[in-house]
Amino acid sequence: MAGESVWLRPRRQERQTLTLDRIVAEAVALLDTEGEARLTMRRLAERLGTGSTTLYWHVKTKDDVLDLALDAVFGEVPLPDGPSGLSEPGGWRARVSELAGAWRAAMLRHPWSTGLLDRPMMGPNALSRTEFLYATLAGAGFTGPDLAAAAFSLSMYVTGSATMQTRERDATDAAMRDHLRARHAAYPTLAAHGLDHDWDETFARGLGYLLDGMTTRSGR
Amino acid sequence: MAGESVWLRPRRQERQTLTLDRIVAEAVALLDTEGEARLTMRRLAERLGTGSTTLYWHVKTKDDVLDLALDAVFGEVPLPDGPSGLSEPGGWRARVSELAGAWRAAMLRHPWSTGLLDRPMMGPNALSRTEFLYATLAGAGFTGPDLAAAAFSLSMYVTGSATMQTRERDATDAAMRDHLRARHAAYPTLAAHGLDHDWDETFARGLGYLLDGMTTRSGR
DNA sequence: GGTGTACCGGATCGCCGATCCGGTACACCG
DNA sequence: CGGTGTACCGGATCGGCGATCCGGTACACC
Repeated sequence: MAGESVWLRPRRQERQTLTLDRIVAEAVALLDTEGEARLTMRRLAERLGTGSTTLYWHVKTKDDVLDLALDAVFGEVPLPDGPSGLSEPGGWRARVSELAGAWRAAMLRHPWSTGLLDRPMMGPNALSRTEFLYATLAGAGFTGPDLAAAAFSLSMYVTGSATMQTRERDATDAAMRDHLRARHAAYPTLAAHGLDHDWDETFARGLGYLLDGMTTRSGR
Repeated sequence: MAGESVWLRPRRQERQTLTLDRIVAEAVALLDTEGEARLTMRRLAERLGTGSTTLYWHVKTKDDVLDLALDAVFGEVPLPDGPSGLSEPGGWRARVSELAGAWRAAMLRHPWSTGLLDRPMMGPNALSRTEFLYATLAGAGFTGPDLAAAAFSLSMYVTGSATMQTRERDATDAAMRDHLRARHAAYPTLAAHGLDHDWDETFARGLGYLLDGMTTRSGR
């Protein structure tokens, strides 16, 4: 675009230093619009108006960028009020459900996040959500092995659910349905019942199973 | 580029020494010993005593290799006996537990598999295990939304659990524990209770929660 | 005016996935 | 037995990648 005049162009931000936060934010935006495969250090640098090598001043490897981007997603998950209060009995269930729902929603907003789940979730945002979960469940009466099992079950459920839903959306639905229907002899039950269901409802119902089972053991 | 996956394409005739099965088996071995990052078409070809370009006769892209390798892992999961029989009430619970345990074990034997979970699990081995799950749950009395929720909950639980355990093992335990303990002020409950637990027991206990909650709804 | 330090980027290295295109072995037909 | 098609193989190559080397530049502070 040579014809563009200076006056119509936003003035180039002088002295706008490249910060880690800007890099991460742009990485998230790039992942959102183009997906994980298209995230390269060169492309990311280009979007930031800089050279690719410059990024390595702020970051050691590309994996750092991915780790930070993943934790940024977790940062979008609001923490419910009253984390560990013993307010009314059963209040823990509402708070846990709220966290699980918000957590799932954040991951679905950034589908690439499910592909990054194999790697330690040790960022501050991930840890503080996990801490909230532990604290809430501990306040509900879970202790020892029950506490660990309850917390992990919920995490597994949320992340596993987001992964499955994302995956299904990626598979071009039509092709998959045709494929399944064409093999309904080999997979009769699956072909008959596995295709049409509402993800939101399935998630909520399964979460209900899990929480029901946990309630029996919690005592409160 | 996206549309069709390996499963939808007719399998190419193979008669010579290099077969698709050999490629997949070698890919699994390579992934087991060196991890996903080290799986390269060149390296894989070298292990097979051939040139890298030859692989592309049997396979369209590298993703095909990964899809096939993942399905090979699922093929290691034995199907419990009597998939859909209505034998004794509650028998479905034992069969579902058995499948879940074997499924988890297979994924833990091949830790790289958890990193491939974001992609359609449409291979024959994955589908037949899912079919078994659906059939068993349908035989237990689940229908409609309850069937979908029960089946998905269990899948999410198994895959999510394998992912979390694998991830934790990758993170050099010592570093992670130090990191958490150093921040016990920010994450008190997590630092106090989140470190020491037996994965097998945590898995079994959480699965118990889920199955308990499901039992209430199943009627049998 | 000098100097240290925080930041930037052109050039380059080794490796990757993928493709082009010319080969080779062998079944099958005349 | 000789020809021919088809299934299979791989050297050379292309564009792109993550990462590093090392020489620059702007600015705070003395």
